Amino acid sequence: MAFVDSLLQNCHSLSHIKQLHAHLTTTGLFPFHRSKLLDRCATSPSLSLLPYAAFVFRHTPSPSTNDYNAIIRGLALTPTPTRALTCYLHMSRAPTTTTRPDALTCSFALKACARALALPEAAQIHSQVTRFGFGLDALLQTTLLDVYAKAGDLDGARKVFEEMASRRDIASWNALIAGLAQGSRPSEALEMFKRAGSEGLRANEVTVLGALSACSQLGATREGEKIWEYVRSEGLDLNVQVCNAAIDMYAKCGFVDKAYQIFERVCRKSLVTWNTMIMALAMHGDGRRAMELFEEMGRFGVCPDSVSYLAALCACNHAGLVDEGFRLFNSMAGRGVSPNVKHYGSVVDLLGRAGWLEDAFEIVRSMPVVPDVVLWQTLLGACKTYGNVDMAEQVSRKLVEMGSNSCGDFVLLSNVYAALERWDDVGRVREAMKNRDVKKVPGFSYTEVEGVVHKFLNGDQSHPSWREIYRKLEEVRFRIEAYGYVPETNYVLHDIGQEDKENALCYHSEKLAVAFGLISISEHAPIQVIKNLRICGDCHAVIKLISKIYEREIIVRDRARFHRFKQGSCSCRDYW
DNA sequence: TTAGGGTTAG
Repeated sequence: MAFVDSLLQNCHSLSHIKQLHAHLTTTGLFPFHRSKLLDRCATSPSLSLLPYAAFVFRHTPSPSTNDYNAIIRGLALTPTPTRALTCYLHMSRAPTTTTRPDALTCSFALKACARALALPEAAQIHSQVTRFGFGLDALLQTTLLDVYAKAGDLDGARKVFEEMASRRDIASWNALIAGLAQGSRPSEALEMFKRAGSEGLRANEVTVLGALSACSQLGATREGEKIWEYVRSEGLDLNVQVCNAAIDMYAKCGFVDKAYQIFERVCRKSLVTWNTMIMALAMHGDGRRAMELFEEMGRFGVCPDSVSYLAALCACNHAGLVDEGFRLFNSMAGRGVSPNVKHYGSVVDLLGRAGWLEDAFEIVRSMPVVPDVVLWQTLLGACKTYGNVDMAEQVSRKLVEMGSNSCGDFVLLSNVYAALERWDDVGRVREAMKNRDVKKVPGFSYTEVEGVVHKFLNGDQSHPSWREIYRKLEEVRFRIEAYGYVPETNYVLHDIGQEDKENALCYHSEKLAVAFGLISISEHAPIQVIKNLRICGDCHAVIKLISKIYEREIIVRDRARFHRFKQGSCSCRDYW
């Protein structure tokens, strides 16, 4: 038996497998080893042996549970994981004494659901799991939790987790923490991480990965640092993935130098290590160093992938390295990486921002990939910056055709008209907004004060100190007006104010967060803010003035990059 | 014989 197992492990090609299969058949041993052979083929690294497994399976008169398991497991790994579910369905519909789903079958089928994001199917298997009596299987429950989280039902995941009660172990916690972090509920992820600690669980590398990722998203510097200290004390920094997450965390919390220190110390840098660091430099506007690193990775024998190119393009974008970025983009295909919609989006942004609108549009027209909504929105943004009405109208029509119904698109078009004082057209756009049910992505900002993350929405009055915050903003306004500040009303629709007070310029979430920082963070410490959208022009102008008048360093991370305001100017040099 | 949790992205 052991001999056959070791032979199987050493089969790396179809001819090896066929030889072994023939040998087992002639010696009459095949029925005893069939499932193992199927499993080996079905889960072969490149999946090149899966068709052979499927062929053998089809010619098996009455396949056993283990035979099914091997096939379902293999199919779940393919680009079309729903085929695993078809197979599972076939099996569970006609159960016999030798062929009935066991806990492993369910586990593999659930994996397929996770990869296919098939929530209803997962729920169905969940009820079968209970019916089959596997409700107490901790491994299977963790798989279930994980599927719910990955397929987008985080409440379902939490429910499974709570029901597991005493059977939870570190993997169950990890699945939930990672699920929450990846599902854009980073505060909850951090809460669970802390709860795990208070319940005496010892975090391992997977736990800290999820927690670090949550800190990155929240800009939770203090919590992130605590986790990094823990990582070092436990020797978890030998794990490259943990280091990558820490690099990302420090960079996204504003400490790019600290991120670089960790990067330098990672002995076996992976592709992701390089990509994360290049993206970190890009976010901080250090295009030169990002490009140097991009060149350097090649010399270290690491071949740039599509994410590396995206990071490098992004770096050129934020640093205004237009020629360099365009050259890089044009060199991609020749180096074996074909640009995807994100690369096109990035280069359109690069050209558009620099004012090369026609060239940007030409790229969109001729690109072999279907442009998505984000790409058109990027172009519309450039039209607004350079006041190109004709192109803005064309692009807006495109967006409407694509079913985009976002408030931002209408506002941009309206601003193009407003800049040219075409008030009739402004009114027309506003009318169109009223007639449609336009969707607004709510803007919010985070700021961490003494280890506590505070969240503000636009026009928010739910914070315990909101009255003080608003008073502070009034004071700010008074002081900056003395410096000649005039609100950039260009960024809002003119008299939408009546019905839409909360969106008024002066109470944008980043302003609230900065004002809160002014009243609650000691005088010489910098104020750090994280915003989910791009910072608006008015906020940018106001925060520059605050940094001068109040002699404060203010660091704002917006959706795309960092803005470091100091003595009246910003690290982005007003190019963003 | 084979199970569960994992970092980067306009």
